[in-house]
This record gives sequence, structure tokens and C-alpha cells, in this order.
Amino acid sequence: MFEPLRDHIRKRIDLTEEEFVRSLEYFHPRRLKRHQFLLQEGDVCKHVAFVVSGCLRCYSVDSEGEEHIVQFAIEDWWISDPYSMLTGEPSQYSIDALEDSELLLLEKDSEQRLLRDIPKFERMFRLLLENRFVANQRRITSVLSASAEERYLNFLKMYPAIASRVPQVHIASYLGITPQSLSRIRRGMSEKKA
Amino acid sequence: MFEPLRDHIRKRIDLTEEEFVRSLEYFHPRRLKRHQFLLQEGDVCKHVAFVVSGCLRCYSVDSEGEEHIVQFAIEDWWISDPYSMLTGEPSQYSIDALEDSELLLLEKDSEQRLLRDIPKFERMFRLLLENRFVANQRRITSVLSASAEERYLNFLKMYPAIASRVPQVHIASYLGITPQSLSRIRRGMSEKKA
DNA sequence: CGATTTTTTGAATCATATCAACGTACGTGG
DNA sequence: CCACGTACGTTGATATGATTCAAAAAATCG
Repeated sequence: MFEPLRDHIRKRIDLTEEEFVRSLEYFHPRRLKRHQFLLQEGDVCKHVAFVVSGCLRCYSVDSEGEEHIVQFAIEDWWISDPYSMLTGEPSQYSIDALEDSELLLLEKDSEQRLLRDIPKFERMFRLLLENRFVANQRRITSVLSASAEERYLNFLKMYPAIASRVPQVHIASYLGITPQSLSRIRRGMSEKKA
Repeated sequence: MFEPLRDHIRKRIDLTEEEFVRSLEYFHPRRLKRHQFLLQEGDVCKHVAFVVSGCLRCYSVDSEGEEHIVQFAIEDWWISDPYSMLTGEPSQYSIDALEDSELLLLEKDSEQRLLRDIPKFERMFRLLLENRFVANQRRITSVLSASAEERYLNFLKMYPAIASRVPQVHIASYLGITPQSLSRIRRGMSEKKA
């Protein structure tokens, strides 16, 4: 269960065996069945989750009741609401499981203690945040400049592992289009190929 | 010239007078005339800039030659391409001045030394990154779920200081709509009010 | 297997883009 | 200080991509 996280960390920072063992103790496992929530809108986000297996989504609900997915997370990804976690304010997002999932949770205060205990983690979390920031920046550029079809193509290229396992409705929600439009786009694409 | 940065830091972390003085030495001033570049697409981003006065924009150019603004920066904001800076890869963005501007630059290796010298800055940069991440996340949600008019209204509310000083073309570019559409939206709004 | 969820399709509609033209403001060099 | 050029903003007519509503077909779940 802890192996994937261990590998994840090893790829990013140098730790001694002893530090590994110590750091992993700050995390605790959690299983989520499909449709279960890790975070509900209005609650304060108290932990960041590392995904060992499964698939989750983070989404907001607008005034019309429409869901908008801001992030997917599969194996080897992190998910949380950094803003709520940082400020302690209620989250505007919900996070739930699209498949039965296994997570390793790092509570807010465990994070603090981990950082104090092994400061090298400062660097790791900073890198992670930087990556997420950059991914978001790219996504903004793409949604501002590309057509729905281009964005879909881009999504397939960037996240083939996600595209092949989550229902189209959710991909449409991530792309900011209706499921009907995505269906037509796909038809258009297969006609072109044929 | 250094006062605004001093205040900026003071609001976020606790430093002794001596640490302030020492930290400011890692920064150096730079003046930019309107239309001058801080970063050109294809170059590697070598510094992060704190804006003392003036206004800059960070934008990408798509395959059709259209510019898309990903960020504005006015007094008390930071601007850079974190990805290029982190990886050393050529940037896909350009940063230029919309007004004559005064900046304080922190070079990549000065940043490293500053962090080693005064580790409290780790926290400050992490907070800044977190804020930028959150702002981006909000922007994604808004561009996915809101109409052009709602996005414009939202922009006016979030960034009144920017809305009142940059030309409409640039605001349109930030919102992901054409200048013509923005003009019509504004007409619609003033008709409603009247 | 039946029940629900997901995907597809069609027709009408809507928001925004595009193309083209004109008006206005701005600042720069003579 | 004026005039000219360039950048910016507005407007109209038309085109287009994506949405909406409605319903059927297909896939998946319990």
C-alpha cells in the first residue's frame, strides 16, 4: 500500500531509508467506494490525498446546478483543495471517487510536523504545487484559444489513462462542453478518420 | 524603491530588521518602458519580478497569431514563467510592459541563495504560489461555467484596479473573447442600467 | 434480468465570432 | 502646436460552433 508513495517520493527527493520510514508514518490509509466523498462543498479541507489506486474528481457546482470538474486524480496523483486547507475556509469544491479507491492521507497538522521533521519535503511540495500551477496555466491557455475539438484532442494526448477510464460525461464537464457536444465531436473525428 | 517590497514581505513573514536588509540585497531594480519585454517567447525565464510600479502582461500567441493574456501584474504583484524558470526550458510566454514600470528582479540563483540564507522565504514563496494556483483554479471554473458577460463582471469585481487602466483589447484577450464582443457586452450593460 | 446511467441523434436556438467599415483618441515628429 | 499615423473602440450584417430540449439506443450495474 505504501510502495507507490515511496516510489513517488524517491523520484523527487533524496531520503535515507530511515527518513523514508519516518515520513511514511505521517500518512494514513483510507478506502473510498465509488461515489463516496473525500470532501464535500462547505466543509473545510483537512488533508491532502495521495492516490494509491482508483480515480477521483474535484468539481464545483454552479448556480444552475451544473457540475464543473477542475481536476481528475488517478494513481500517483495528489488531490485536495489547497485554498481551503491553507485558509481553513469552507471549500467551494467537492471531491468524490469515480472508482473504488485507495488513498494515503496527510492531515494538515501532520504535514506541518513532517515539514519540520524532514525539511526536504518543503522542496517536494513546492515542486508539486509548481506542477499543478503550470498545468492550470496551460489549461487556461487552451480553453481561451482552442475549439472544443482541439481541447478534446489535447486532453486525449495529455491524459490518455484518464480518457480511457472515465465516462464521457465527466470528460465533457472537464472540457467545459455538454456531453452531447462531445458525442458529436467524437462522431466527427471518426468520420474524418474513416 | 524597495519600500513596497519591504511592506509586501512584512505582511507575510516575520523578519528582523537585519534580515530585511540582507534579503533585499538579493533583488535588483529594473526599469521597463511601455512595450519593452521582460521575457520573450523562446527565451528561458531567468528571474521572477516584483512590480513596484506600472503594469505588465504575460501572454501566449496561438497558431493563428492571436495573443492570449494569462496574467496581468500591477504594483505589489509578482510575475514570471515559473515553469521555464524551474525547468530551464524555453518559455511559451512573453511578458511585456503595458506602462512604464519599475521592477525588482530576483534571479534564479539569487533565489536559491536567499532561500538558503533565510529559510523563512520558503514559506513566503509557497504562499505566493498557492495564491496563484488558487486564482488560476477560480479562473478555470469561471471560464468553464460562466458567460462572457458574467466573466467580465467578475473581472471588474476582482480586479477593478486593472480594469480601469488597461485597454479593452487586453481585457478581452484575458477573458477569451473578441474586443468586438466586449464592446457589445459593455453597451448591453449600460443600456440595462439606464 | 430490469433499472439506471450513459451515449447518440435531430431540430431549433443562442452566444459569440468574423468580416468590414467607420469613428475616436493619442502621441510623436515636423 | 498641429497633423498625421497608429492604436483603440464601436457598430452592423452574417456565419458558425455549441447549447438546449427531447427522445431513442446502447451500455453498465446490482
